[in-house]
Amino acid sequence: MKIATWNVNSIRTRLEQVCQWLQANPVDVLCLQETKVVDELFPQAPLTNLGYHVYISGQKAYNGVAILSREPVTEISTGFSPVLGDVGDLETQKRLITGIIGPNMRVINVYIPNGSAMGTDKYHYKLQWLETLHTYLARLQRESPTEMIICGDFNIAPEDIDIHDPQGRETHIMATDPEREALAKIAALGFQDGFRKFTPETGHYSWWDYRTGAFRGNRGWRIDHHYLTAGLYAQAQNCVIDSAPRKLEKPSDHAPVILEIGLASVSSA
Amino acid sequence: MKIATWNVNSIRTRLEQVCQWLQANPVDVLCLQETKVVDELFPQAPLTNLGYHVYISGQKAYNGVAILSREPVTEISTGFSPVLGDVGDLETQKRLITGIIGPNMRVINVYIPNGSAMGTDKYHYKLQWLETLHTYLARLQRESPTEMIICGDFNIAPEDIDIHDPQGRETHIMATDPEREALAKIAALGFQDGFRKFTPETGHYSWWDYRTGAFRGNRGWRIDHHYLTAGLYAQAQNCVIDSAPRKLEKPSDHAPVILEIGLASVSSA
DNA sequence: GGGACTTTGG
DNA sequence: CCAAAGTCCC
Repeated sequence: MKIATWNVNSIRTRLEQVCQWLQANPVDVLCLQETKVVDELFPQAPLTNLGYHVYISGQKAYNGVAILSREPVTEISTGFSPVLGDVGDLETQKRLITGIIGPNMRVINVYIPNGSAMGTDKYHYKLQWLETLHTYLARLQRESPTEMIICGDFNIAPEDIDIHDPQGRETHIMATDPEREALAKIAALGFQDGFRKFTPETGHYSWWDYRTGAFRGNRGWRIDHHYLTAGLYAQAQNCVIDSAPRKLEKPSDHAPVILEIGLASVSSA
Repeated sequence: MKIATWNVNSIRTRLEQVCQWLQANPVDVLCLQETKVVDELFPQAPLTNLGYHVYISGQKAYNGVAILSREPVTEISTGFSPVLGDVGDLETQKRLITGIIGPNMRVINVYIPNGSAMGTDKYHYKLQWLETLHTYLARLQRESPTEMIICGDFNIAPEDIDIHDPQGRETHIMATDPEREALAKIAALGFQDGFRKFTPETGHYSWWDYRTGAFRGNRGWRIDHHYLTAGLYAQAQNCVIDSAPRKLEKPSDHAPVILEIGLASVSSA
């Protein structure tokens, strides 16, 4: 089965591109980030017409995540609070949606905060959010052990090879040591980067700044990931970034990333 | 020769539609209103590439007029002041551009103020602008008698048959008696409505509100006109409103209006 | 309803 | 460079 992740930078603006991409790439699951729309205004019909169940957690103007799935998703929940209880202002931004696909696979779709710049309030919010995600995942693993896949826009380049130019990365958002350490701590719970199972070299990116022709020059960052528990990682068949949508008129600044797992279908898992 | 007028509601947003329209309708002259852009940012090249000389008078965000002409236009001037001297704040809004085409035809392209609503400051500004236009035209006629064509967005429906529903027109902007009287006073200088030479009946409009499906129901207003001096009026061959562009995606709220004069070409006039 | 503007966020 | 919000104008 194929599970994709794509930060679409507004589902309403990108709806046609998403529909056309799904017709050309009929993945089993597509996790969306930055839908930027309240649930009442999310354009569900065009996606259900393509054969997808639609699960959403959105807000006005910012953030917002969604899971599209050919098979129904069970035990859908949003945010940290269903597992952790009150998490204060971490719950006002819609950045996490999760559910169970098939008998034994939890998909967790995240839009990790950007963080703006080192030392800012947003930076500390990002680190706090990552620490809370760690606690959330540890609790989930303890309470209901299943295979898990965390996918989405992490806003973190895990290694220097994930950046076109790692010069000055120590102070650059998405590549500072505290961010990488927070991600490594999450991975230490038992998650591995699906893309790096197949592709060791640099030059593969999932996000290119809109400015200064970054895409044209392939000056990008690999910040959209699939992190897999051991059982799923072992079954992963391949993982590719599809940069074709980034070449269209009015593209998202992110490209979709598709992971294939060696399961004939969800129900046969 | 064909002379068209079109309020494009932003030339930058409508550039592709204007270019495609000109390729399908290679008029000799196209007068544009509501270009909404300062002269430095006006997209001239695509229009010169189509064979037009481009003459512009624009400002940021609001108003702005332009003349496109296959033949060079001479004696280009903008605003009232070249004829009337200081007119105070009537000159800050870019609403008039004029020039001579061929040996003896002055084209005056106007974007008459909308006026907002009766009794407002904008309403009085509109009436003052119309009175000034009257003075301007009278002076022009006295100083250099040529045939003239005034075309553009007048923001006035001259008669009840120019409104889909004239109920309550006495208090509705674009149809109040003071506006019509100001226009009639201008016409009394010796101008006639080109469209009405050929089409006496109601149901023909050049503007439809974006809201409430006005175009779908043909609930429109005829407010874009060609006013011609007697010699040109006598030679007018036909005058039509092309509602096709109003049906496109992201249209202007106005349709172009094309007047044909029985001159083989400008230079043979 | 649509466009341009400014601010906020990326 | 883009997207959305809020404001003005038509």
